[in-house]
Amino acid sequence: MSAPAQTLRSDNRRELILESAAELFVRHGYGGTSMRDIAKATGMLSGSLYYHFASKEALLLSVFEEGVRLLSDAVDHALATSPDDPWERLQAAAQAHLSVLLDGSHFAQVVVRVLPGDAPGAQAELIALRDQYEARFHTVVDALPLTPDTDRSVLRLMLLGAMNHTPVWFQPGRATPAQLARHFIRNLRGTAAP
Amino acid sequence: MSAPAQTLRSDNRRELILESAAELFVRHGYGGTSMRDIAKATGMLSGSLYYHFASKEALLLSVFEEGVRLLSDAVDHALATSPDDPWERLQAAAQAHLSVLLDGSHFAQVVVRVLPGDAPGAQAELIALRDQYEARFHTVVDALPLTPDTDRSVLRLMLLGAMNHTPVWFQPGRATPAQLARHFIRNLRGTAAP
DNA sequence: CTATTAACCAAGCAATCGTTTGCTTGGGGA
DNA sequence: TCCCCAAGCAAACGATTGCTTGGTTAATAG
Repeated sequence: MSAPAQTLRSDNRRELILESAAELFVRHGYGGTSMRDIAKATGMLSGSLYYHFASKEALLLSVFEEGVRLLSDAVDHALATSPDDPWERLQAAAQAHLSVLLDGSHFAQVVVRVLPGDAPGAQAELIALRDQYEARFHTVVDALPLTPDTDRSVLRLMLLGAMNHTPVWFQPGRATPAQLARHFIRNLRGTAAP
Repeated sequence: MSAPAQTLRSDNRRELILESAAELFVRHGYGGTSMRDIAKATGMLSGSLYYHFASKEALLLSVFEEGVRLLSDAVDHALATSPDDPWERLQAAAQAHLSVLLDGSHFAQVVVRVLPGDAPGAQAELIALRDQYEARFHTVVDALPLTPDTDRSVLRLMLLGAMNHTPVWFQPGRATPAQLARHFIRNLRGTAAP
């Protein structure tokens, strides 16, 4: 028989490190967070982290991968269960993105907050992960019925920029991520008074 | 008689430090840039920087202030020489913002790239500077003729987020900052095909 | 010519950084 | 019972960090 309990507890420990690191990376940035800070938040000594992760950059990469995974799964699921209307599909994707980004989990915020240039050794991997995720919005925006003079790349990057900026000003008490997604999409379809 | 030449040369030296620091802060982040990096880029030794700036955070604050000053002056001038149409005024402000942000000068990019949380000692001042600048967009967005169900705060934060994200993907060869500003505003007025 | 001062260098401070090492511990399999 | 191995502790490594200090240089003022 296998011993899943033991394996589970070890995974929990590893995940606790990831969560602590994600929260600190979001709050103080990558360069502003030390391995000792992460260790203290996890309740261990700094050297013990290296049993689970080979380096600080490897730890960042794991946090980043978890963030991208959360975002990708949410958007994929939203698109799979979404109707055919192109604008509704974009709104569903935006809502999934904003929900993951703003509802507690710090992993997704690391993807948005930490720029690849902060960790030169992992720069290429970070960029690849981000691009691989954002490709989903490329597809959805391409399906939009737009006036011919509308630049779809600009529209896509505009929406991504607006969404990725929300952690700076979002306050849990006010609008929900879903309401924000509706506002964002409606604003892109047209806000001028008749 | 005074000696303006001497004062000027010293100011040039101080400005050279500021420029080097701004470029490094943008490329590697605040925590990823050391005083020795800045000194080497300026052609001095690290200790010499402290003749001009009291601390690393004071240096960041000066860079930040210069960035806010450049952005504020550009937007103020654009609004002062802009017609009365509210949407055209917003586009003029956006164009000024994007031009300063994307045309070479690294000071403005520091304002967007370095988050207040990166420098805990200067956090309050950085937030105050950013808010003081962004108040201009509050005024211009308030003057917009919008459908009653449009949230003006969301619209403003959406535009700011989209603009502040441009340094991540902007490439000098393609669209100009002015063209981007036109696209952004047009997208906010309505992009759906009839 | 002397005195002053702005501007910088050379060297080093204590503290902290990411990382490595050798050792302990507790629980499961043979 | 013996052993093993995951998991982490305790301590330290050299390097780098932000910053300080005392002296040097070049130019200006009187």
